[in-house]
Amino acid sequence: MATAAPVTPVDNKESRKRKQIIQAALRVFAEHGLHGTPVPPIAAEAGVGVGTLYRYFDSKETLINAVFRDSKHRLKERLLSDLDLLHPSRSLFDNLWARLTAFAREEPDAFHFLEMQDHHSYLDPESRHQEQALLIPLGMMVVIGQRTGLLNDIMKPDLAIALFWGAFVGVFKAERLGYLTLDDDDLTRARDACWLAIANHNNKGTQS
Amino acid sequence: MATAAPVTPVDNKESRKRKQIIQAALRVFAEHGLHGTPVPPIAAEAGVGVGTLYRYFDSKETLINAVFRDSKHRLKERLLSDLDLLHPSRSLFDNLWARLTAFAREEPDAFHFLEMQDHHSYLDPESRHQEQALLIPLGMMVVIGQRTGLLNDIMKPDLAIALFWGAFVGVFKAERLGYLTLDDDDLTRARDACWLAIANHNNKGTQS
DNA sequence: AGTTACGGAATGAACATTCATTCATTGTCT
DNA sequence: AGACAATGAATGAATGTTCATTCCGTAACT
Repeated sequence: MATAAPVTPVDNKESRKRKQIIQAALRVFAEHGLHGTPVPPIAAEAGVGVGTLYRYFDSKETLINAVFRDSKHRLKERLLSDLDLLHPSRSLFDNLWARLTAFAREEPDAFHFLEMQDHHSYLDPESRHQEQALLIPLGMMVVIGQRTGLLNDIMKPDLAIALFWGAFVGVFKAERLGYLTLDDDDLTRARDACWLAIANHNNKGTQS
Repeated sequence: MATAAPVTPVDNKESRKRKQIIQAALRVFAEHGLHGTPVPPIAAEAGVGVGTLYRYFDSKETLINAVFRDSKHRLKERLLSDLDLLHPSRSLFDNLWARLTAFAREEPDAFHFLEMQDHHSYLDPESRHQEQALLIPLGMMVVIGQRTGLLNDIMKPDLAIALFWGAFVGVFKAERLGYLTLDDDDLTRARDACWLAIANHNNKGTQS
């Protein structure tokens, strides 16, 4: 028997309809905001009746938490799965950046939704806990990176993460709001600029 | 009677009450979000009746735009007034950073409000225009900085601004959400890290 | 037939906005 | 000056609308 996953992977009709509703809700939330979207349009987008939606979710708040957890989970999977965070390197950083951009590009609604501020008052403890599940491994990676001399240690790890994450979000937000268009080269350059901000520049032992 | 009309600051009773309502609205919006706050609590916070509020603002949307413009205006004043953007330098960058942190620290509600995403669907053309009034001078500064070899020119100006702005916002957002506490040293270090991201690290260039 | 899922009109709560009225200030008349 | 009228700012209960949620008739299964 494999190690028990926290959520049993059910693929019955019921859970498929749940997913269907969650994904529809994500689309509508991303477009109109949380308070801005009534429940009926969500049901319509999902192709179900309002009553049906309420069969699957107790309330709008429950639905919001489900959408949040689903998006956060997918982000975490995409970022961290099969990744050896314990041995930071420049290529690990590039890898993380590539995964982040892939997420922002392929699941723009989820990316946008996660960055919305107004869901914070809705989140239940479980959802808040999931927030940590992503941050803690990244924090560990930064600590190790600083200890090994890869990253500069002038900033405390949480600060370095906030700075980097903010920069990344800022770039995509600017694109979404139309202040900017991003091609692949732009993203590579932004990546390198971010690296400059957090890397250790007096490399021990190497000299150019 | 020759009344020397003070052109800029209108300081009659009416405009003072407008300001009073705008500031109260900013406080409540910053705490509960835009859709999350009914109009009556805003009136209560301002110490006026609901009807009075509607004497000064046609609608909630009008009020939101007024709050936005007021906050944006104050940010712009604080950032750009008496600043020679046409001659970028490291000390100009430090100066800008200091002004930004002062704004985030002294007017946290305004800073937070401006970063909320959900007002974007409310903003009228005039408010959107004001957005540009801040971005364009900054963009010009970056262009000059790149031409003079102070800043690296691998990123296009808009991208550099988005990256820097995002990093700054990310740091303060992390603090507001409790992921972080920031003392003055932290902010200085964050500033230096941001500088590394956008500065030109080759030898000083000359004009082309 | 019995059970479960579905849908969308119906319900009531919360909201933005209005409006009939009160209140305060200023001007006018004696 | 004092009494009175006129103006318009201020108010919050009343209004119509929008929303989250419920409920019940119908359809689809077993």
